[in-house]
Amino acid sequence: MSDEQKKRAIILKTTLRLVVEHGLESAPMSLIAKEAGVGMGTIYHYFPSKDDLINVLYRELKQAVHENMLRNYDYNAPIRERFFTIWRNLFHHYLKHPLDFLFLEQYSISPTITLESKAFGFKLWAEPMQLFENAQHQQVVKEMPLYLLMLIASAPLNNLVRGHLSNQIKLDDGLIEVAITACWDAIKR
Amino acid sequence: MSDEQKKRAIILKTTLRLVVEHGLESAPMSLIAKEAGVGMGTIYHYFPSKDDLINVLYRELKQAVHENMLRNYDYNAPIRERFFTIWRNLFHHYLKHPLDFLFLEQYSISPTITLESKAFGFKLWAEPMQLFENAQHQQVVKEMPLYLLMLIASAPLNNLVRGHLSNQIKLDDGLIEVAITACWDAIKR
Amino acid sequence: MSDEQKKRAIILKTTLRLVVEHGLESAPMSLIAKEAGVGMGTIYHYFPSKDDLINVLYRELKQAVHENMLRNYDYNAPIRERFFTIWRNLFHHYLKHPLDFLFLEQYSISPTITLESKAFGFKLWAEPMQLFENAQHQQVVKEMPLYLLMLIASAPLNNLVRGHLSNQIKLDDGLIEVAITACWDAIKR
Amino acid sequence: MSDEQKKRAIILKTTLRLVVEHGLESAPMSLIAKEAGVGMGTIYHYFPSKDDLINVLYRELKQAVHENMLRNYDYNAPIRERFFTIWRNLFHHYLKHPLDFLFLEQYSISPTITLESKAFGFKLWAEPMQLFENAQHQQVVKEMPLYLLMLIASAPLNNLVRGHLSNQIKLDDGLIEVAITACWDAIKR
DNA sequence: AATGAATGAGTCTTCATTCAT
DNA sequence: GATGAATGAAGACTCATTCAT
Repeated sequence: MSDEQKKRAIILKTTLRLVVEHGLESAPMSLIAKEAGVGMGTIYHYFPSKDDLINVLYRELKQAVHENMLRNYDYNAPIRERFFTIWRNLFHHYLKHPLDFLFLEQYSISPTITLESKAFGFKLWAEPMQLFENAQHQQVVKEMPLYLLMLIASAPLNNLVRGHLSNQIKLDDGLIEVAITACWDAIKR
Repeated sequence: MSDEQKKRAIILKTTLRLVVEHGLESAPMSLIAKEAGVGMGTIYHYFPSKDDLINVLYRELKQAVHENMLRNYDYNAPIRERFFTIWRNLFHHYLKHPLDFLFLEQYSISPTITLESKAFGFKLWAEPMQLFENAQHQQVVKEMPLYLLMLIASAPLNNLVRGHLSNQIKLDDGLIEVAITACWDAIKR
Repeated sequence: MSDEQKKRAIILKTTLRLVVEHGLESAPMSLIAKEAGVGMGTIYHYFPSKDDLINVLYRELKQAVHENMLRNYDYNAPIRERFFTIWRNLFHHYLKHPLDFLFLEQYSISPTITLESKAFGFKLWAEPMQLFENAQHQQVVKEMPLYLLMLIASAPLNNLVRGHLSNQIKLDDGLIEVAITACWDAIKR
Repeated sequence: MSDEQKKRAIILKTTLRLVVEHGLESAPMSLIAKEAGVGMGTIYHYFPSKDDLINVLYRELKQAVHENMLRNYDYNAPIRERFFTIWRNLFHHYLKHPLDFLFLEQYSISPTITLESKAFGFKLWAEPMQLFENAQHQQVVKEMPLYLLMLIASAPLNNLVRGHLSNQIKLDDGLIEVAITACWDAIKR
């Protein structure tokens, strides 16, 4: 990684940490610069504005989720197994990157995130949607609008990770399997 | 309702609308005052600070959810029926009060909402938790930590309402029943 | 004292306390009203404005000093004795009414106190000035402008009372005599 | 002096002038900025808050007094001469820097000035106190608590400078000597 | 390319004063 | 006469962004 890329990366990383720690409005550019060890102008060299910085961060984190969700994904495996693989990957990714999760949780709704970024983030669900479509075609899951299916099946994921990070529950591999089973039971026919 | 209560109410209502429309940081007190048709100082007569205003709003909206979730609730009805009643009430309440839902969605995580307010909001789940405890005792639902159960069963609710309000899906009474059934299937034994 | 006079008096007394405790700008009319046990409008019934209230207070406290400084004053006594009498009275008055002293100390310079009020306060020194004039005429004190004489002789008074109230020194009747002697020695021929 | 130091200095100088002219509460940061020819944010770059700005100013002015009071001070000169030297220096310093004097006069009492700053300002009197201690030891001055001695001897100084600046008297070198003599006579044995 | 001092519009908040009851 | 809710102008302070070095 070149020096420039390193600097860009450390700015994004610092932004992530500070925004999660203090909130978007309490993470001034001056603080980000100081904590990242660069001058304020340097940030503006890589990112035209704070809004842009936040949106780039959002998209990179979404991209990372995207790249991890299909780890060990076998397109020929049975539907139920493919479902479990994706969901397991998501759980693990979020638990491994709590800051990413908290940032995405909190700012997915924010007006700071542009519609374009939101649309980008939505592409995340392309493969699962495909999976659900197959599943419905094969009458493995309930008959209902595809979106409904996806929203129902994915909902517990965020809720549980949040519960884990706020210490309401303690997720381990066993409970994760229990949880995914519940997700599956919610939609399976 | 006295004049004073009316003014307090209109301030809260205006705040709700503006904060949901523009976000917390883009809803200045001056704008709230103008839109509420009062002087800025008047807001400070009823609420010591913006943070307090937001927290009071949060608690009042949570309180309204609380009061509606147990409508037609029969403590002697079968567990599954009681579950459906609460979930149905919640769906209807949120769909009827979209601003309430969006505000609670967005600011439940925010650092502006104090731990005290969050704890207050959490009392919302006392009765469902009781219900789940009974259900588990009677082996009607899966064996897992109570919190996990609750987080799983409640997750789709928020997700679906959000999907509905963002026009990804169109919830009607039929789909609501389908959704609640999915929630139930997720946890039922 | 009539009810109205009592109310007026309690407003002044409360103002004195709060202004000394918190400072002029941190003693809002609303607080004065609350602590005085009256409505805010009531204050405005007795005093047209906050500035006026402060000026009236200033003049009443000055007036009280004036009335006390000549206690036991014998116009026929020797000059030195008359000097001691006045100075002793002043010391005792200020030590007995520390709030009065602190208020006069702090706000004599303030732009809030009008020139008119300051002029009123200055009349306090009419009799001592007369005394000094006599003293000079009889060559009891040094030859210098009258004002200079007065400023020199009166200066230690405020300084010592302030030192006493801030616990730098502990004035008692003995030290007060020592102090007045010093004042006298400063100007005596 | 670097550009940055110059800016800091002009802010302090402008603050001094405006605060003395209008009073602390009538010298808004916006006015200080405008008169200093800088942006408001610039002030906050050098001073974290208005209170801090005022305290720094206080300490710098006190420091300047400190540095001037011992000009031509000969530690081996007779006590009386040393006393005259310090007092003369103080008179001249204050008359030369009337704004400094008025600021210190007015805000030494103010709650805005922190105890720390007041303590700093008090160090000003270390050398005179030493002098008085010697003087007392050599029985040159009256027997009384040291603080009392100092408060008595220093009191006319402020009073006279104030009188001069408000045109009640007109101090010249001759009257200054007369005044210092009076101060000395007040405490000499 | 990198820096960070400088900017000033935009926030929250306070408080003297008014006036309907 | 008494009240205190209502007002809004004014103040301290923040922070995204620019630009001279």
